[in-house]
Amino acid sequence: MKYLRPSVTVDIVVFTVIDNDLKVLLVERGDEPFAQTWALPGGYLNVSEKPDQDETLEEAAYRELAEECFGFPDDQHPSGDGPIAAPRLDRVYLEQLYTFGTPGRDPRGRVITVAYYALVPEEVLPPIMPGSDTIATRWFSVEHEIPPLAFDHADILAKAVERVRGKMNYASIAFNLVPSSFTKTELRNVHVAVQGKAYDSRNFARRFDRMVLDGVISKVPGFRATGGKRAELFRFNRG
Amino acid sequence: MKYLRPSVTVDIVVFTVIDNDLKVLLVERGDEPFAQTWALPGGYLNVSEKPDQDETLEEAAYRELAEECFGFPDDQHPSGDGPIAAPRLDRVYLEQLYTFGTPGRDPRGRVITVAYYALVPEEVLPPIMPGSDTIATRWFSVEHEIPPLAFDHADILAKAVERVRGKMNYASIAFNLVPSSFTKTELRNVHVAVQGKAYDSRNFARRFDRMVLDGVISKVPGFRATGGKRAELFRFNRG
DNA sequence: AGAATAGTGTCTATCAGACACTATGCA
DNA sequence: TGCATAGTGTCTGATAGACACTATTCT
Repeated sequence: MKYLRPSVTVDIVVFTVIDNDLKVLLVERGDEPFAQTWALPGGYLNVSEKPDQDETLEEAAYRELAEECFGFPDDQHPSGDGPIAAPRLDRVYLEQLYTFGTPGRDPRGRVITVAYYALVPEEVLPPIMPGSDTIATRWFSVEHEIPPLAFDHADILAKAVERVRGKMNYASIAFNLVPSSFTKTELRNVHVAVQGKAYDSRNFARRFDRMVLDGVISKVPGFRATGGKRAELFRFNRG
Repeated sequence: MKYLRPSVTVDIVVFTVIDNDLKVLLVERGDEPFAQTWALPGGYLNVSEKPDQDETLEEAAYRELAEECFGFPDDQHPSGDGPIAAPRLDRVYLEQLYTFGTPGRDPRGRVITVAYYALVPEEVLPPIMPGSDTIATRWFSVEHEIPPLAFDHADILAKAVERVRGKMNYASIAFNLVPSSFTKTELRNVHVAVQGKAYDSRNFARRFDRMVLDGVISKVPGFRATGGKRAELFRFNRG
């Protein structure tokens, strides 16, 4: 028996923290369906006749991320280091989120989408982000300014927010939303932005100090100039 | 531009606990590739020309579960209550696990599989489990007797075990591996079987009593006869 | 000097882990 | 009566939440 095949796409929920506020990257669709509607960046999975030209789901996610978020040209993939000093994808945390495939979620036919989420520090973002096949690309406050979204992208976004909020409590993912050298307050503000609620500075310092004790975080020379007392700098030790 | 479409399948990691041992359901493949090799139950997602005949990913998972685990005939879906008193799928916990799509994972071509895992109490299992298009179906001890598996099913199984182990610590999923009336020791043995390590009876009792206090568990009349002192019975309050 | 931000200590409640004996029912 | 299993209490260490003041730097 022969089976009909659905289309498979990859969508990405890209998060960053700007001005102590959790933001998500949205693109305005140029084509039907949902033309002129905001949507998550994404696109079709590349499937080739020759298996060695196929891409993995994760590679597709990185490709979409590079195109939509960093504005890479199509032939300048993160795997091959291009000649231009491009924003570094190794500063990006990428994780598969969930697969959405309800019939009818795309009016064009049966489309299964494998959703990923990414955490990107503001530090590595390009000042402007030209989309490849889209009209506009912009950061939106997750808390305050999410517009109506195409397809079932509101569900995908909700699931991604839930995942990041939960995972930040037990995994070392907050470091992907902070500069490579960061202050205690900066890291705390990431938690505040993601969870959407205050985090007592003394209680956070206790947790922070424990991570320093455990070698997860190390002090680094220098200070961050702020309006008042200078803040000490730290870095995250991968592994 | 037109895109090639991959095939989409749904695979299920079905767990149960028998004789205080975590078991997984495997089927012996009848067809190439990997004929005569053990594999996770699964099959192609039904995609129709008419959208109203399409099935969701979860429905496909339930369908495979019914066919491979309970031996339902194809036209006796859980949605429509068949005339025969069939094992109840409402006793089954089903959750999406992860989507696997590495090129080359299936030698026939590009196949994306959406993996689910299921927890089924031994109580509702049929004595024998005739597979529909497979030679043999059998429960294997996760700890002691996993044979070489087809495709990347060993990876899928490993991820499912990891998920269940982690989730059992904070979510109410152990109740899906125990009879509808259960004793304190039976529930503890489920934790022991899943985690693969001892759980002090007094420490578990403390946790158990808290759940009774919180109304998650209720005492129920009657006792379970064991070799020694009779054990009190409890039930889980959904919600 | 004043404004702004960094940095710090204690108390309490909850929870997990380690540890061993008594109570009851059945054969 | 003896065997098998159920059921129970305490101490300690780790951690989170609630709570406010002092230290430093810059203007």
